[in-house]
Amino acid sequence: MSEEDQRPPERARRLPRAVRERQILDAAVQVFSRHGYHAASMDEISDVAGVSKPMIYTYLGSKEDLFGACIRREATRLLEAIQAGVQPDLPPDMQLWHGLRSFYRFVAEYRESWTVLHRQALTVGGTFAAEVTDMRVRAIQLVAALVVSAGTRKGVGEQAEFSGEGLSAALVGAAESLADWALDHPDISDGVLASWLMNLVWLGFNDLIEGEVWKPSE
Amino acid sequence: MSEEDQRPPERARRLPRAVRERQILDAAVQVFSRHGYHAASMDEISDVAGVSKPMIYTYLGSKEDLFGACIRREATRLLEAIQAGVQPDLPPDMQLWHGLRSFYRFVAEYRESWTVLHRQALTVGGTFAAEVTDMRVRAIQLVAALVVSAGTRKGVGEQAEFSGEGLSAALVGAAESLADWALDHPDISDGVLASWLMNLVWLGFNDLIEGEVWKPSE
DNA sequence: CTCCCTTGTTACTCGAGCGTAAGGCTACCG
DNA sequence: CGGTAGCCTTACGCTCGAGTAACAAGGGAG
Repeated sequence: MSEEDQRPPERARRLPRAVRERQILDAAVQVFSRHGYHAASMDEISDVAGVSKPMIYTYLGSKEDLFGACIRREATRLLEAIQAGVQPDLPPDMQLWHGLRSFYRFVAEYRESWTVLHRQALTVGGTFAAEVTDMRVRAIQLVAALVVSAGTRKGVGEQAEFSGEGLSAALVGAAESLADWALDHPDISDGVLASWLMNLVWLGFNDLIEGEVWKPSE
Repeated sequence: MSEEDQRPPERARRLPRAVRERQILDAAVQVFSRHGYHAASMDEISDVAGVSKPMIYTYLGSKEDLFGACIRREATRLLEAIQAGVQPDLPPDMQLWHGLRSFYRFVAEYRESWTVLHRQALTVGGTFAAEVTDMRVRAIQLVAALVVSAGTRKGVGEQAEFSGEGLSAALVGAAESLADWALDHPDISDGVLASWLMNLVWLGFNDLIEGEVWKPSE
C-alpha cells in the first residue's frame, strides 16, 4: 500500500561483492565455454551475469584476468573433485578406477567447466595455456606414477615398448576423449564409462576379445 | 649495365592464380595454427603469403571461406596419407598398426596441418566444426569396425563392458593425445609411437606388466 | 597498335568490442 | 544529519581488423 510497490524489485539490487563475483564468474564460464575466448564478448558476459560491464572490470579486471580467474576456479574444482574420490591405500587399478569415476561425475555435472578447461583454455596463448598444460602434465605424471608403481612391483624395467610418460599421455587423452563422447550420450553412467576405459587400458582389446572382463575388486 | 638493374626484382611478380592460391593457403594454415581462427588476422596472413589483402578476397573469399578451404585441404591430405598406408587384407591389429604409423608420420611432417585440424577447427562454431567432427566420427567408426570385426570373429557379442563406439572414441583420443605429446618429443619415431599405442590398447596394462609385448606379425 | 582480361596494389570505410570517465544511489557511522 | 565508502549505471573513446573501392600494370589475341 506504500508508493511504488506495483513493481516488486525482483531484480536483486545492491548485493555484496563476493556474491557478484560468483555471478560474474558463472556467467563468464558459460559464455567462454560456448564461444571460446576471442569470440566471447564482455558485453554478453555482463548481460548474462545481470550486471553492467564496469562491475566486471572493477571486480575481476581485464578480459584476460577474468578468463584466468575462470580457469583457476574450474581447475581447482576439478582437482578437488578427483582427489575427493581417491583412496591412496588401494592397489593401482582401483585407484585409477575411482579417479576415473570422479572425473566422469564432474564432467557430467559441470560440463561447461570441462569445456572451458579442455577446449578453450589452450586456444589462448600465454600464461593460461601454460597453467592448464601444467595441470594436465601433473595429471599425466600422477597416472604415470600409478602405472609405474604397478609395473615395478612386478619387476618390469624400462624397455623399448614401455614408456610410462607416453602411455600415460595416451591414457589421459583417451579419458578426455571419452568424456567428450559422453557429453553426447548423457544416459551412460560414470561407472560404465570408467569400466570401458579400465577394460581398454588395463586388459586391452586382446583380452577383451578373449572374453575377459575387468571388474572392481571390492 | 642496363637501367634499373641495381635491384633485381627478386620479389616474384605476376604468378598464375593456382600458385598464388597455394601460397595463400600455406600462409593461412601457418597463421591459423599459431594463433587460432579469431586471433589470426587477414593482414598477417597476407603478409606471410607475400601478397596484398585483396588478392585473398578475390581468390579465396572471406575469412571464414579461407579457413574452410584450409580445413578441407588439410583434412584431405591427412585422410589420403592414412589410406595410403593401409592394407585392407591384413588382420585387424596389423591394419591398426599401419594406420597409426601413417598417422604419426603425417603429424610429424605436417605439424601445422595437424594443429589446425585438431585444436583450432573446433573453436569456430558452425559448418567447419561439423565438418571436422564428421571426419573424426568417420575415423572412430572405421576403428570401431576394425575392433568389432576382430571381436565378432571371436564370438564376442555386445555386453555391458564392451561398447565398440565408446572404446573407439577413447582409442582415437589416445592416438590424438599421443600425437600432441610426440610434438614435444620429436626424437621418437612413428614406429615407436604406434608400438606404444598398440601395446596399450591391444594388450593393456595388465599384460604389459606381466611382461608381454605386442609386435607386428610380419 | 590496341583492346581487354588477369594479376596486383594502396588507401580507405565501418562496425565490433575492450576498456573507462563521470557520476548516482544506498547504507552505515559519527 | 552530514560525510564517506561501497555498490552500480549510462554513455562514451579508441583501437583493431574485416572487407572494399579505385586504380595500375603486364601480356597475349587479333
